[in-house]
Amino acid sequence: MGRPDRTRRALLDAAVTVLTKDSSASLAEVATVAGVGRTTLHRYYPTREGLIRALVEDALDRVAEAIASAHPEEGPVLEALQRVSDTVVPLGPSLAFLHAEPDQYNARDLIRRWYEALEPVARAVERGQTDGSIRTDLPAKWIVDAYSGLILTAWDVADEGRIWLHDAPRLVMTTVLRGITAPPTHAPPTPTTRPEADET
Amino acid sequence: MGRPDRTRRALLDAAVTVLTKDSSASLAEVATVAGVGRTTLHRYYPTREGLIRALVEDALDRVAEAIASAHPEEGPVLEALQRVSDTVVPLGPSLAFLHAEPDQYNARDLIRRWYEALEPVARAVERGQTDGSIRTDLPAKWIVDAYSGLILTAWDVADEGRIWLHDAPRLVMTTVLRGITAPPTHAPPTPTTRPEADET
DNA sequence: GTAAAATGGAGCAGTTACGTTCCGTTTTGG
DNA sequence: CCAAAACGGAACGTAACTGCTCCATTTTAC
Repeated sequence: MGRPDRTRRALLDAAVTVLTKDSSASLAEVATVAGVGRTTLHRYYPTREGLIRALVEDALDRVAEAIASAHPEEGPVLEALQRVSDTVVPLGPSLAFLHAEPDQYNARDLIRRWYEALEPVARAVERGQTDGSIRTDLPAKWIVDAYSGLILTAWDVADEGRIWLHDAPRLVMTTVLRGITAPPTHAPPTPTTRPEADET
Repeated sequence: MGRPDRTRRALLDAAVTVLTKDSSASLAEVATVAGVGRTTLHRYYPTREGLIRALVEDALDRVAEAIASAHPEEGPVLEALQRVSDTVVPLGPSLAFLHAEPDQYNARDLIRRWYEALEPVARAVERGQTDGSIRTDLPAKWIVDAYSGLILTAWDVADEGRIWLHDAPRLVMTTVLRGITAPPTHAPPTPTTRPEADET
């Protein structure tokens, strides 16, 4: 990797950081954060729109690659989803950028490609609904949306310092797998809502 | 209410619509969408920052009012949370705006007030953890974040047309209450063979 | 109906960022 | 070590937006 590659990498990293915080930040600020002259930035990405597009490409690549590396098509579905959480949560900034930017440029196309990247997760969920490990009274699409949304929320909350990033994947998985309802104490196999102790 | 009130209302509504879609949209566009001259906009909100502040106030008021009207402090906690979903989901645009804007102006203060508005929900969750209806191995704060995040996600997904807004509260509640794991032993909702759902 | 209030259009100065060019300096690669 | 590549600073024109003023017109309230 020559210098050009490192410069390009620095620019993309700085851009995702800066533009996620303030999507209307100036390119001068991006260049400064990247430790690079504004001239150089323009040499790599002549227009602002070009930079944004490159950023979207890069973020989508990262997400797709992280998901692939978790091999969501292998093993028990619930464990597969756990692996996906572990690898995707750290991508927080790129995720946040993808989520925040949709309406700036060619929204439709971006949304489509986002769901393409999530396609392996969707297949895992459908597999889970087929083999009985995932409930079937929720649409698979919704499950994927809720799951990916929760991952983003978790990173966001960690970024605000309300939880530790280290705990995020576990919290996500507990929440998404079992929900927030307290488990039944023991024997009774009734999965319905348990009777509440009346108050006041 | 006289004309000024309706003009102010139209401006706030247009602003939340336009600025949620593109947070760097021009004030001219906001005025146009509001069906109002740019001069009038400036008469009501002399500076862009003033408009944003008013928008934040308005959105926070709406959220707080919606939560209050659901009376989260009354009755069984899980039902209370259901009521909150029902009233808060339709606030989508205001929610999205609050969620997207945090880093533009006085972020700290905005985040603080956001959680103030959610305080009644936090108390309901804590009440649920006390009376045994909500699991205690998840921090109450995280539950509130996950719950509110899921509401926002649901509105977002509905806005993209992937689910019906009408279904959103139910999907949110099923997901957040019970998670996506299939219930252990019960009447099969689908005629497929179902192996034992492994626990933990 | 009339006076006050509200509105909207036109125009203008100030600011900011973008995109570009030119050129001297630093770094890389052979 | 030297040529080529990469970089950074300065400067400039352009475009867009903001905030503001003036003034004619419409709407409201009494």
